[in-house]
Amino acid sequence: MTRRNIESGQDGGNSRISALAVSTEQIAVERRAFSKRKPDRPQPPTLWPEFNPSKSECSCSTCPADQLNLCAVASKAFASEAKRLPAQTIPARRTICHPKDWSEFVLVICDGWAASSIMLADGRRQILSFLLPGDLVSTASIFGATSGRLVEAITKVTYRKFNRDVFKAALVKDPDFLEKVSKVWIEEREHTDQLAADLGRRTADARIARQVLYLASKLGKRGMMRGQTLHFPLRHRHIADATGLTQNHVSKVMSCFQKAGLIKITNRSLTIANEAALRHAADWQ
Amino acid sequence: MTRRNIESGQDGGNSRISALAVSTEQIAVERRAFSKRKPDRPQPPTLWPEFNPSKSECSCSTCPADQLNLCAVASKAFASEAKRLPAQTIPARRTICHPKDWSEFVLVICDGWAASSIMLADGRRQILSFLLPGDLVSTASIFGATSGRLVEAITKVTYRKFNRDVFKAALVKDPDFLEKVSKVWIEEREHTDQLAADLGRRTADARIARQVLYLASKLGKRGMMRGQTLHFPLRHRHIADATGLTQNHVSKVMSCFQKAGLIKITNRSLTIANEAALRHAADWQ
DNA sequence: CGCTTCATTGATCAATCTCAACTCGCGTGG
DNA sequence: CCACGCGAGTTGAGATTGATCAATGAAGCG
Repeated sequence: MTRRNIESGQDGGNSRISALAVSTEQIAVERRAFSKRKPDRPQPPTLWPEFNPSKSECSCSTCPADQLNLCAVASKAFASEAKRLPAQTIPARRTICHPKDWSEFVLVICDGWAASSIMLADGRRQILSFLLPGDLVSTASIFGATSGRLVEAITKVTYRKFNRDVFKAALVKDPDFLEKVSKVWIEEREHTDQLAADLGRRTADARIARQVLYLASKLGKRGMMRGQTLHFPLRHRHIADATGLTQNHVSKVMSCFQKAGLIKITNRSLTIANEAALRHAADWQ
Repeated sequence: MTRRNIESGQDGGNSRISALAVSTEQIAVERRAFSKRKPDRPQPPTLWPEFNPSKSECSCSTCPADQLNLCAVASKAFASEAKRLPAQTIPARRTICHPKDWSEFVLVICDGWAASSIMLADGRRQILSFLLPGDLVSTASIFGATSGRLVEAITKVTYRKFNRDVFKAALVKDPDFLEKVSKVWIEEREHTDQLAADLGRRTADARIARQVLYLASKLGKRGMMRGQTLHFPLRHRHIADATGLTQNHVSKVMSCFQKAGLIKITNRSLTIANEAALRHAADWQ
């Protein structure tokens, strides 16, 4: 099949591609529609009121990512310059940053979930990471490069802006700050490496199980776990795009995981019910 | 099938895993065997004598990666310190750097091809990038972190060592150097991002075609292309590990590409015969 | 309240893997 | 000099994972 396509010079997988192109167009339409909406429309109540910013201006002292010290170190470095800008909030599903965006700001997530992804020309996409409070939206933006990634809010997202030039100057002036940023950078790279290994060499089940465990671990570091339970705003579509699978298959595997008692999902909340079995399915070292 | 495995708590794909475990063991055995051989056993003659170092100490002035300026900038930064260490050469198939290695050196490839990969516990592996002259062996090593990657020589490899602390100090002292290194870092990250998109969202044919185009482009920047022809020391195994496929499937796709006239492979040398068609197969933007 | 998106499920299909057998070239050791 | 073993590449048959397609109901959102 694919062989024939090459010889004939026609592209393969047309049905798949055109189907996905349609869905992209739908997304674009939807995004346009969104821009006409009231931007600060209230979110429905969730089980996790303490993680919803009570005000658009969130305070770093209550930031669950404070322990990561990025904001803290940045704030220290920025204190004398008074260049830290007020936090901003955007509703779910909005684009935070376009692949070709060049910005003079460095963005840090204060609250909410976002997805950082690569879009293919035909509308398929690969989510490279889910951004949580304390995460840099684009590490490349520190050096003024475009990230090449599309960053979209999954929930309502609050983020803080830092002036890029000041950020960069602080990097040169303050070795501690350089150290901290490089550590963030290395962690990000290690995650992308693991992702590549997952996508290239692991089964659908393992990829999904690992994604759940990645998230639990990341949330745990931010004190955003309640025992084995976490707020889980992801749609199957997000998991599919993060694991290189289809929505359908994600649904099948997830419901299988639930039936097998590995996880429990109710009302946007996920509980790891049998961690050992989940780690086993995840092929976790 | 996979469903059943989860419920029973047994791991799936046993046959695959054990098969690969065996092959890993063979590799290990082979490596041990290698360590008993004369380390500088002469390589068979190739079509590309100018890329074989005539001496173990290669000169940066003839380095095909000189244009990348990393070595040049590094050498400038290091000149006064006299901390640049002599180049070293190791034979093909040797390990250059272990995943957990912590080294006080930063390594730069001067000559030859290497593969930077992640090993899974069961022996499967994912190659994240092929390292060519001018490439840093591990960008993480600049900050003293372990890379988590296994780097192996594909051909005979010559590399240069820089003292890590001096390298790092130069980074803080010299903004140009920081700029250059950050650019390398961003390029590496962009490549890994693309790789993830390839592995997650593209067909086998596109992945292989893209790998060929990546390599051609990378070699082109180093002046290592002869028109549309490049020295191609990769085994099918390497391509399989880089594209998340099996050797068998790589063989099928590659011979199909050759029959379709997209590429020509003879005697460790690859020619892009129909670039337009190859780009098309690669789903290249 | 109506529309859209999301989730579920089953049937079928196809890309890719697995397994196996065979060839070829090379290096090694007898 | 030759036999042998090994790694690499090729090829085909069959198995399997995960995609595709389709239909339905539930939930989210305006």
